[in-house]
Amino acid sequence: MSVAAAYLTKLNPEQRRAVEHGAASTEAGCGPLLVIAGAGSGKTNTLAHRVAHLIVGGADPRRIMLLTFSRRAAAEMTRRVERIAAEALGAKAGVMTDALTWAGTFHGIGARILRDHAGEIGLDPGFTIHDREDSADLVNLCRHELGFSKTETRFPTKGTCLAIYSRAVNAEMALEEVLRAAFPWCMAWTAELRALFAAYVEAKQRHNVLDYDDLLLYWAQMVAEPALAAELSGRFDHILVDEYQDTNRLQSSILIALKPAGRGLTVVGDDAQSIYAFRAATVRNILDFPGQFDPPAEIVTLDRNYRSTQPILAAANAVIGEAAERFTKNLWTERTSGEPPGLVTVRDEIDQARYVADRILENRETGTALKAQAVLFRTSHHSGPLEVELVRRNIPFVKFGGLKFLDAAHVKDMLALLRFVQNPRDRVAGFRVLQLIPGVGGSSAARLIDQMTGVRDPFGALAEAAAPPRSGDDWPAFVDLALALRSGRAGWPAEFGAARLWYEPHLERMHEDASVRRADLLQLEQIAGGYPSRERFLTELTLDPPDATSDQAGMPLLDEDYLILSTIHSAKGQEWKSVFVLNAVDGCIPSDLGAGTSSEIEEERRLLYVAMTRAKDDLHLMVPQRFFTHQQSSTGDRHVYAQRTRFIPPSVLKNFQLTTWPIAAQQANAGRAAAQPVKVDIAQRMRGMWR
DNA sequence: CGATCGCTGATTTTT
DNA sequence: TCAGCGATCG
Repeated sequence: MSVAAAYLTKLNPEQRRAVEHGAASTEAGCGPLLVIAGAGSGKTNTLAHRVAHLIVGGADPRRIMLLTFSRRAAAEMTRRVERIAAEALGAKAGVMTDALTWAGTFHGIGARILRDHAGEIGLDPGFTIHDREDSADLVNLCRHELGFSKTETRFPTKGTCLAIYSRAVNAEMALEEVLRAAFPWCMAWTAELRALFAAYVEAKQRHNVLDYDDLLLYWAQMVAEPALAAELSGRFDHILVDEYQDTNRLQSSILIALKPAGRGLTVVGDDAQSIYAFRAATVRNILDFPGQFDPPAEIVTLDRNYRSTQPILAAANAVIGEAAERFTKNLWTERTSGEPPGLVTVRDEIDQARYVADRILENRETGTALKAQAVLFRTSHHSGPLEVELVRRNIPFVKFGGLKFLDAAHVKDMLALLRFVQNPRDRVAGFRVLQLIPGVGGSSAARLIDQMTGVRDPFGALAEAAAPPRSGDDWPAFVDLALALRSGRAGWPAEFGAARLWYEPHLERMHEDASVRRADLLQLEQIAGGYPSRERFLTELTLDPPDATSDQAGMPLLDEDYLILSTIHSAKGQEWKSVFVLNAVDGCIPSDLGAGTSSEIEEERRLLYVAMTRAKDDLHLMVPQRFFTHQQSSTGDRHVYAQRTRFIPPSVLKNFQLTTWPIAAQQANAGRAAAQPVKVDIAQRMRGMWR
């Protein structure tokens, strides 16, 4: 193994232990492994080295399953594996790592496996996948049919119903238990909810659709069958899971069913960075992992941080040190120089935006590219005033998280059309598409879909169906389009163009801002060109929607320099030289919505920890003192005062450099505010006139 | 069928 | 406060 020594010597002893654990080439020689990897400890690098090491040692890359949190993470991992393997294998490496085809998210891999094995589990392989909103629509339909929408006391909304259902599935908990633990105000509706969920499941099956949860649930049910589990398990020698702290019970059940003895199983994670409990992720997965096997899994802990300076790390450690319970040790580093992170008090969100923009430009002057800087925030709309300021100053940026491209009505229309053609039983899609035709409303759409249901040739039935009255020429045009797309004759992605040409007149008719929306559709067409087929396009777009939006239509700036704006959730696993965290105040972090139970508070604390540990050299937490409020205008107050986040109590404060900005204005204002709360800030209004 | 009016209720993070 | 839903009317 002398040829491998080169890449192994770059690792520290713990990393190397994780990489070399078990006999490389065979599953049999390789017991379960848990890697506890703190923030910035080289986790991704270590996992990539382990995969590369397995391949160099003779493991078949087609028999390695690599489960990551996002497809972006999967792509990054594959890239790194390739680079490392190239050192050891030379030209052969590209061929080897191209074969690393089973890298993706749990949901993405699940979709592939279910389609491959559809026949064996009684599933129509033409199934389409509902996103969150489609699922909620279907729940709503069932809720309506059961008469729950017109109850005396208020029945939970579609979103709440779906959240309850989803949690029961993902946490593998009984309905009563879920309601008691997380939705106590819905307990009176237990029986009705059970009936609703039964109807929802039946509807999904009739429509040949799966929701996100089904991708895991069907997979789990499939491997609960010993014969199928053995078959599937036999296809993989190694299964490696990243970000294991953010997996749920259902996901761990799948893993255990695939590898009951833990042979060939590696999981990596950090309980201090668990931030997806709202999605039923549980830190118990990582804590209970070793003891599930006999002999127990080997544990390797990576606590040396290579990312941040010591002062930044000290502050982050102090913040997480206040946690009610935690399991991993403090991080340490040899990067001992550097300034303490700044805790910057500003007057309001406007000043916050100006301060951040100033610093970012300053950093760029001194050689830090915009791309090496990021602004992080708890919820998507927190960046609103900053976005205005960035546009004003011509600072390009790309925003991750929050608003989804897919949520736009016109994008959903196009996808619904393609989904309807792919799967005529998809009633939610069909209903939406048919109503795009002028003269077709809910009742005509329902009648047409009924006529397509339960027949051998649904699109034949559509062609035969009587044209809806008042639909005119639009009806035959639609039928022609549907039949043409269904035939697949034009091929992919040409048929996307045909669909778009059909849709454009309707777009013009329905929307004032048709030209902006048309640009979106052209962008979508570009994206469509990147997939080999309609089915793959629909599946992958639903499971991993493009999550970035920028100040300009599309993302034309890939070669240029741009600033990163991101929710903290979307920033997971990333790092920047300079990081700004907006709104480090109570009500934002922790969010006042999520501030109910103590476990929710603890998750918000970890969220701040995750945000802080993204920074390499430079970290600023922003504390705006006032927030303008749109509410209660009748009472006369135009703003509310905010307090520094409770996660930085006085004892933690010494780890920060405290400043106020701008200095003079701040002092003047502080005196005034103390004397008498400001009712209307005239100066603010004056400035506002010029913005 | 489709537009309009009025009410209600929710409001974050994401695969 | 505001958006989305449902009911009603033309």
